[in-house]
Amino acid sequence: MTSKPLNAGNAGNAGNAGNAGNVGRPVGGDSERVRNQLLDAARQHFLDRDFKAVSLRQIADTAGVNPAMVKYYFGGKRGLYLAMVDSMLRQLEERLSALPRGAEISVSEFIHGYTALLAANPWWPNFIVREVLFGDGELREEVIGKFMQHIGPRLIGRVEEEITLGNYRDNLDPSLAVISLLGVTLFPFIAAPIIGRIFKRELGPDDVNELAQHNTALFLQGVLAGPSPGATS
Amino acid sequence: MTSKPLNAGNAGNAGNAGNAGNVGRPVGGDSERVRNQLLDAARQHFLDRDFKAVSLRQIADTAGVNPAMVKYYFGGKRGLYLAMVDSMLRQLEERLSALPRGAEISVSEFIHGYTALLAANPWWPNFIVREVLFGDGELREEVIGKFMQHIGPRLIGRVEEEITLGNYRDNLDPSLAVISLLGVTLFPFIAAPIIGRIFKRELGPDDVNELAQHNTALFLQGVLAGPSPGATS
DNA sequence: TAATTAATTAAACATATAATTAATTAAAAG
DNA sequence: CTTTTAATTAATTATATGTTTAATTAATTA
Repeated sequence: MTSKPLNAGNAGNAGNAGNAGNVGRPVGGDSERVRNQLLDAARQHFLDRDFKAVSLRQIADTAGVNPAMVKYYFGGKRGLYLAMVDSMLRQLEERLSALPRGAEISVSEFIHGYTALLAANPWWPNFIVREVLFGDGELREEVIGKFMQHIGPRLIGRVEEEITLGNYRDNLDPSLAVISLLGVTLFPFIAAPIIGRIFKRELGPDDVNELAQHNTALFLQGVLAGPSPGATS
Repeated sequence: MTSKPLNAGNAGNAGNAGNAGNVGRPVGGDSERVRNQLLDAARQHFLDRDFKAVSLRQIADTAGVNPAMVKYYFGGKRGLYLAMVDSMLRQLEERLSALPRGAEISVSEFIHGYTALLAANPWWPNFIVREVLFGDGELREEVIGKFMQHIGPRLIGRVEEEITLGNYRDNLDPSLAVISLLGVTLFPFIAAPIIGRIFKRELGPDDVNELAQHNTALFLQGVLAGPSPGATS
């Protein structure tokens, strides 16, 4: 510990947030509120920018608290991030378990449910794609585990069942079918930022139903004209 | 220009790359080679990590040159990145224009072509997704413009044509159909890192044909069993 | 009421990074 | 052959960031 001063003399305004100057324990102290403000701010920033692209100071600014509170409440930037991820995943799990499921629901209901869920939580595909594709590896594992262990196999089982029942072609590969199903369901939201630009189509909240209907029809009937059974028109 | 020294006295080893010590213009000077080495190294790093997550030192290390060469040849980190993006896009445009096209090719050929292209350049979907979803905005515009102005409308036109010809259902929404087509085609590669984990399926180079065939069949016929015209089995 | 603990800010610290500059050597031009 | 230009490295600069600490004030406890 030689402790030679390197950059002494700067300091000053490094993101004067919220109650600047009010040093010391605040009067109507609600520590839970500060914690949640930090979580909210973290959500806002992390959901559309990379972990490294977001600075503690930015989060603290948005939350209106001092950057040191991140250490105080979450141990550091990483801790805050993990806490945020956790709260997100728990929220999503709630929504997921509220969706209709079981053997009796139709693919249409399934697609409609997930499409509506995605439309209501547009952060989800973005976040998952970012975590899974560009994550450091640790969070990646966690996210994959928490999400896909349940959803993936359940979907595959469902498709296998339909094949056994004779409802789906028996030359259908169940896992590829599920990948396709996820593709048509997720991709519009993954690509949302550019869809409007390219396709002159916004996919706003009103179009969600139309999208779900389209996906259902495509998945079930494909695009071919002719004597396809069960036309929706 | 007060020029007060802040952190004088460190220096030392900050990524001693390649020909360390060899100061001055090298003897068999091939400046084009250095330029390309930098581009290659940039590609390697930027294609699987974020812009901010990659440091100039890392790139210079991989390239085996001094970090200052980045400034010399490309003006800075950003310049190198843009040059790399440009070379990538030009390479991809070549491959794209080499694909079969025109009025006479089938959807099957189309899907097979793009799937093979993606399989041969797995960096493409990753890169595009990252740029488009999480980019700063400037590169985003450029990428969208360069890619999608051509591909998107062309695909939509194709689908409209097929509807007019009576080959596709006339209740089909062309832009949604193209979004779906892109979804089934791109998503497996976007999700490649997790597909093996969840679906016990690797999507290696051998499975590409199978995937393309599956996508073609799904897009055309859907999954339903029964009297579907033109079964592939 | 006195002592301790909780919550908060401002400031300092350490480190990493992109950018720049100065020195240095080879090649090219005159 | 001399001068200028090109290419390269080492060192410096400036800045941004996550973390830590010290001071400060309110709440809690003894």
